[in-house]
Formats: sequence, C-alpha cells, structure tokens
Amino acid sequence: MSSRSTGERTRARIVDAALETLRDEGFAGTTARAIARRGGVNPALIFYHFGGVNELLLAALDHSSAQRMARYREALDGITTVTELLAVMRKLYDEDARTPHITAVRELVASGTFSQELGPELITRMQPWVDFAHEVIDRILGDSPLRRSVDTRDVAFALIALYLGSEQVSRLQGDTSRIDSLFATGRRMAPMLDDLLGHPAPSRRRGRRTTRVPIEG
Amino acid sequence: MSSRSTGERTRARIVDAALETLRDEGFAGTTARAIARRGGVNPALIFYHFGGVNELLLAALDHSSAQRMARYREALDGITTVTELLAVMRKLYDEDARTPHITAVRELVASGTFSQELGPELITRMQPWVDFAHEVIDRILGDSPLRRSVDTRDVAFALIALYLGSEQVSRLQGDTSRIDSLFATGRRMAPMLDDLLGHPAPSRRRGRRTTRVPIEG
Amino acid sequence: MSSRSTGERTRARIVDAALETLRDEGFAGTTARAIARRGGVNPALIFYHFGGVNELLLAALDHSSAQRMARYREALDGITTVTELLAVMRKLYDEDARTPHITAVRELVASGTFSQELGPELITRMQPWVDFAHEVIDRILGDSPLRRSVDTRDVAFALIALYLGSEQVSRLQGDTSRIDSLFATGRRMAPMLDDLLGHPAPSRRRGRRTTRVPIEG
Amino acid sequence: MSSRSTGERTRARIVDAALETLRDEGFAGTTARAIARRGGVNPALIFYHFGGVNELLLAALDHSSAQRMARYREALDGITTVTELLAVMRKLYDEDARTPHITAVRELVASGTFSQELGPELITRMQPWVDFAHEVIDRILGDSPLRRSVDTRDVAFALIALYLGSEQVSRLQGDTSRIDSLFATGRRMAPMLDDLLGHPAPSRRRGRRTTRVPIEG
DNA sequence: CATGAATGAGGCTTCATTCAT
DNA sequence: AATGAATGAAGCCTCATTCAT
Repeated sequence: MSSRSTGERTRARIVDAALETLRDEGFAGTTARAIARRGGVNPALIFYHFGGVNELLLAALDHSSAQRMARYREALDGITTVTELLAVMRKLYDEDARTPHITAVRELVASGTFSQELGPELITRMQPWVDFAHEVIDRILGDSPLRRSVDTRDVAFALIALYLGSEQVSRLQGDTSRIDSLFATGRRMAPMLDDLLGHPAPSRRRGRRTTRVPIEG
Repeated sequence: MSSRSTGERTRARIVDAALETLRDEGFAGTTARAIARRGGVNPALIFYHFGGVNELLLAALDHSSAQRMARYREALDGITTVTELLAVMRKLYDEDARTPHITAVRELVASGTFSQELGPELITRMQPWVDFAHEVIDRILGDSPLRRSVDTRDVAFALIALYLGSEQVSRLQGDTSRIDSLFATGRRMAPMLDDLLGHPAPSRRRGRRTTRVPIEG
Repeated sequence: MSSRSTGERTRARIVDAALETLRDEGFAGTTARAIARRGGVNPALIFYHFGGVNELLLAALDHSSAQRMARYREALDGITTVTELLAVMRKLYDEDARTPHITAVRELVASGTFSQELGPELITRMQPWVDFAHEVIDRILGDSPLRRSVDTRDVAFALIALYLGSEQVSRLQGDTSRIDSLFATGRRMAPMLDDLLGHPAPSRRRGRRTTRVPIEG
Repeated sequence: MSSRSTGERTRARIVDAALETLRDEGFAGTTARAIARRGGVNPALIFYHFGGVNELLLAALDHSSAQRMARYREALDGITTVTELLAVMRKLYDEDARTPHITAVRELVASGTFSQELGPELITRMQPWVDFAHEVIDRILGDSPLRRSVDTRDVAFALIALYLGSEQVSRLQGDTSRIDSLFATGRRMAPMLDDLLGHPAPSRRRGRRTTRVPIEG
C-alpha cells in the first residue's frame, strides 16, 4: 500500500535526512538547513512537521531506536551464553554500523547531555535499552554462582558505555577495525566466561574446548 | 615562588576557565564569551593569548592531560595485578572526577570528532593514553596463558572506551553512583581475574580467597 | 508590470544600497550593517540573498556594469571620430557620475586589488570593458597611418586607467570641475586628432576648421 | 656617521615596513600588527613614535614622497620636449616601481579618499606633485600655438590620473607589461607631438624623422 | 502542505589603541 | 625607548525560528 499521505512521506524523508546528517556531519553540523538540504526539502518543513530541530532529532531517534530494538529483541531472544551473545552482537553491531543508527545515537547522547531540552528526553529513551541489556545479562548469568559477586545492572551499564565509547573512539580515530578486533578477542574469551558461568560448551564442540582458548582455537 | 608573570597568570586563569566551562556547560556552551565570563577576563584575551577558541581548548586539554598523565604514571607504576589496578584506578578516577578533567576530555572528544580542526589534534593527544593503557595491560597480563587469546591492544582500547562511555552515560543520567557500583563489582571480580592470570592472591588474605567472591567479601 | 516578487524587490534594494554605500562611504565603510541600514533592511538578508558581502558587491557591480555597458554600446555605436567620441563620452560620463556607478566601480577596483576573493572576479569583470574600449579605439583609428605606431590595446588601457584615475583624483580633491575642464580641453583638441587620423572635419564646419583650434572655437 | 639615535633607527624601520606592507598587503592589510611584524618591532612602538597608524602612514608617505620628488626634480630639470619627457619618465617610473613608492601612494590615495583623517592630508601632499607636473608641462608646451587650446592644468591632472590609474589597473591584473608597452607607444608618438609643439626633432636624428612614426622606427 | 523571505541573537575574530612596567 | 597585556568596538557570518502567501 502506498497509502502514505504526502505529509507522511515528507516526514519520513526528513527523519532519514536527520539521521544521515547526524552520522555524516555530527551534531553541530546537523542544522535545520543541513537536514533540509540532504532531504531535498524546505527547512521550514522541519518546523511545520516537527516543531523544531530538537523535536525532529528526538523523533528520528525514536524511529531508529524502535527499529533497532525490535531487531535486538528478536535476535537476542533465547540467548543464554556469552558465546552466543557475542556471535549475535557481532551481527547486530554490523547492522548498527551499516545504518546511521549508532553514530546518530552517540552524537545525540554526547551533544544532548548538556541540553536542558534534549537531556531528559534522552535519558527516558535510553532507559529501555538499559532495561533490555539488564534483562539479557540476567538471563545469561542465570543462577551462576558469579551472580553473587556481580551486580547485573553494573554489567548492563558497562556494556552500553562500552558500546557508545567504542563507537566514539573508533569514529574519532577514523578506524573501525579495532572494533572488529575487539569482537574477535571477545569471542575467543567467551567460552572461558561461559565455563565460569557454568554453561556447557556448545554442543557441536563438546569435549573439545577447554578453559584455555588459544588464539587460533 | 609566585614569580609568574601577569600573562602567565592570565593564561592559567583562562585555561582553568575553559576546563570548567567544558565541564559545566558542555562543548557547545564553551564559547569565548562563556569562558571569559567565567575567568573574569576580556574575551579578546583568548585570542590574544591562544589565537582562538579551539587552540585554547587544545592547550587546556594538554595542560590537564599532562597533569593527569604524570599522576597516572606514578600511581600505576609497578602495578601487576587486576586487584591492584582497580584499587588504584578507583582513586585516580575519583581525582579525575573531582577536577574538570574527565568531563572536559569527553566533551572535547565527542564534539571534536567531526571537527576538521580538532579531530586530528585529539587523535594525536589520545595516543599517549592508548599507549599507556596498553603498557599497563601488558604488564598485568604478564606471561599468563590468557595472553594467547587476548589482544592486549583490544583491552587497552576497550578500557579507554569504557572510561569515556561510562562518564558519558553517567553524566547524561546525572547520576555517578553507577560508576561507584561498577568499580565495586570490578573489585569483587578482580581476584578471580587475577586467579585466571596466575597471579597469587594478596598475601594478607592468602588461603582465604577463592575464585568465588561473595558480594559482602 | 510591478510583478517583481518580494525577494526580487529586496535584492534590488540591497544592490542599490550597496552601490550607494560604496559611493558615499567608500569600500571600507561598506559593511553589511551600513548597507542594510541604508537599504532599510535586516543585515542578515545580505547573507540570505547574496551569501556574503563580497558576493553582494560583485552582484552590484554586475548590475551596474550591465546597465552601463548597454548604454555605452548604444551611445558609441557607429562613432568613428575623436570629436564624436568625446562628445558622447562627455554625456556618458555625466550619466556615470549621476549614478553611483563610477565611484563604486573605482572603490571596488581599488580595494579589491589585494583581495584574493575579489581580485580575480574584478579582473574578469573588467575585461569586457577593456575589449569594448579596444573595439571603439580600433574603429576610430580606422586605417589611419598612425595605426602603425600606435598599439590600440595600449590606448584602450590608457583610457580606462585615465577614467579610473581621474575619478580617483577628483574624488579625493572633492572637486569634479577638473574633469569638466579636461573634457573641454579634449574636445578642443579632438579636431586636430581627427585631422591627424585623416578624418574629415564635421560636415557642418567643413572647410572652416584647421589644425589649430582656438580655445574659444 | 652612525650617529642616528636608537629611536631614529626604529622610526626608519617602521616607516620602511609601513611602505612595504602597503605595497604587499594593500591598505586594508596594513594594520599596526602587520607593519610591526614586518619591521620586527613591537606594535606599540607605532603609537609611541607616530601616535597612530594613520599618522605613521602619512609620515611614510612624506618620506617616500620627498625622496621621489627630489629625484623627479633633478631628472626632469631642463626637459623641454615630449620625447625627452617620456625617456626620463620611463626611467623614473622604473624606479618608482622598484621601490614600494608607487603602490603605496596609490593605496593611500585610494583608501584614504573617504577617510576624514587621511583625506585632507593626502590632498595637501598631492598638491606639490600637481604643481610640479604643471610646471613641467608648461615648460614643454612652451609658447606653442597649441597652448591656446590646451589647459596645462588639465594635462597635469590627466598625467597624474593616468599614472595612478595605470598602476591601479596593472596591479589588479597582476601584469605590468602593459605599462611598458604604453611607454613604448608613447615614445613612438612623442616625435609627432613634439612636431606639433614646434620642437625640433632631436639633433642626432634630424632630417630622418617625419610626423609619421613607423612602429619599428 | 509547502515555500521563500525575514528576523534577532549570538558565534568567532581582528583591530586600533592604551597602560603598567 | 620598549614591551607584553589588556580593552571595547566592530566586522562577517550562521542559526533556529516565524510569517505571509
């Protein structure tokens, strides 16, 4: 159905343009004019449809976040081991990186932190991700004895911080290969962590893995 | 000796004001006027002494970074275990948080990422920290078997990303207690990691600790 | 038809204001604010409509130049003698002096000479006038024997230099009467030059003129 | 004798630097700082020694003008024919162009025209040159019959205007060869003018020259 | 729904000039 | 005689936002 009204189509164009501008120009470069230029629309439409630039950015964040959350929930559903987690996260991160999502989010979080207008809205919008991370971690930790010494909310917080921080640093350095490498290191250590957590090694490799994971393993 | 010339004192005031403004107003709020107001100084002096706002911010970063690096080197010298590392880092982080340092650095990194002027300078200035982190990690990993599966540069990258990301998220949320909690969790897990790394448990507790660290431990 | 859009009218007002400001305040006094004040317009409109002060000045030059060029071409069409040339030039110069044109042009040329932005643009815009002058000179020199010793491009250059220089000096002195006087002297010498060039004396005076032109002639 | 006091030497350095800056950067680029930088002195010295930038520029003009006037007077002394005039002027112009003089003067005249401070001073300083030109023209015209139709003050004005205008245009175009060419054309026409003025042809060429001067003549 | 025009605030920066030393 | 520091005015330009059409 192409039943979307003209206005809806315009709104979608503007939202997409906003995300792309955030990714390509950064928050400071994401002005009404820059967004409009990229979207091929009149800058005044941003105000007409969204009320202002900040409101547009939040709408764009909501849009992107909803899409990604759905995907994350689907992909991480049923994950119970670190090994699985990392394998799936690797894929999800690739997707995040292929869309403007991750950079746009980080730019918004970074630059909205001191904005009285954006700050509170960003906190609200980050909470579902914190809860979701917590939920996944919780599931993976299961009833492992580690549970007693680990605050799962801390781990959720750390993972989100690491996610944002990694994107930040690699973006600054203009080199994302370190993130690939980090995932690789993570996956080599995952079995060891799963071992600590009392998770059986993946069935297809049962009996072959040990705690010590050689690089080529 | 208070033999500093008038100019040196002014420059120092401006540098301090710049760091404080970064911390309290964020990068976008760190305008020449805002800095000058905070420093009780004529805005033109920023250009007279530093040539421009960006140059001032880099000078401020250099200043803060040099101080912290000296402190970090001194405090982490000789550290060989995760347990020690976390204990010292806890102190260092507290210091970082008491000064404008950490927030200022993160604001600069976040907002300078898309700046053609700041970006390259920030990369250069971040490198010594990356190298330093790598050096410390390297020392702690020693010749542990884990070495074979862990890329120490990935760990250095991850720690720096986690450092920046944690500050970012807690600053957005306006709540730094999560970082305290994270450090606490880290310290409870440290002995386990040290165990994995083949480090002997701290002598005063020898024989009492096991891999499983109870929360109240 | 007064069907010009609001924008066109505003642009025209700004262009006129720019030329008048150049004439009355000189290049250094032709700031965005000064132009806007004179045009009764918000200074930001200069940037909205023209992109910048320099761009506006070039647009104003183009506007004025196009008008004058059309008039010059029309008025000098078919002129073949120095006598005619001076008679027509006298009129054209009066027109130039009644509009902001001539002073504006000279101010732009003078002050744009060292501007990397304006310089090249001014050269480009001066070329048609050089070509036009050359064309007229060429026609007047005809196939006179003088041709062999005179580089017509030199004469074109000299006339333009004289035009700009005369305006410069008389403007500095705040006295334009010298230019009137110079034209008068020129017209008294014109028949002599035409004689040298082999042009017949004007028909209505045929047979009466000689090379020697008495002042009262 | 190196009996010049330190102050005098400094003043001279500043004056030279001012002229060079005018020539190389134009009036707008001739700021206190730019002059001081070029002269290797402290900007405040300009105010200490001259009272202000404008006063310095006038002092520099006086300095340069006095030197050139002495040279012009000496070189043009006794000149009575157009041919001689052009030969000497060719040399003088070369000198003018080798020093910052001519460009500096023109920049000052052009940019000072609208300055309430500089304008009147420039008029005063230009007058001796107008008088001098008039004097030379007067001598060359002698008691030629042309005298009756030519206002010698107009010619003086025209020559000065041509001098300034030529420098202006050639400076804008970044090409001084047209001035060489113009001098050459002038010299080819000079004998004809001298003929009109009743001056005998130069003795060494007596009998060979006619009114018609072929280019290769 | 869309547009072009307009506005006022505020950004960085440069300048001539003065002052204390 | 010389210097480094300091100041206030003014320049250009960009932005979010609003309004009339």
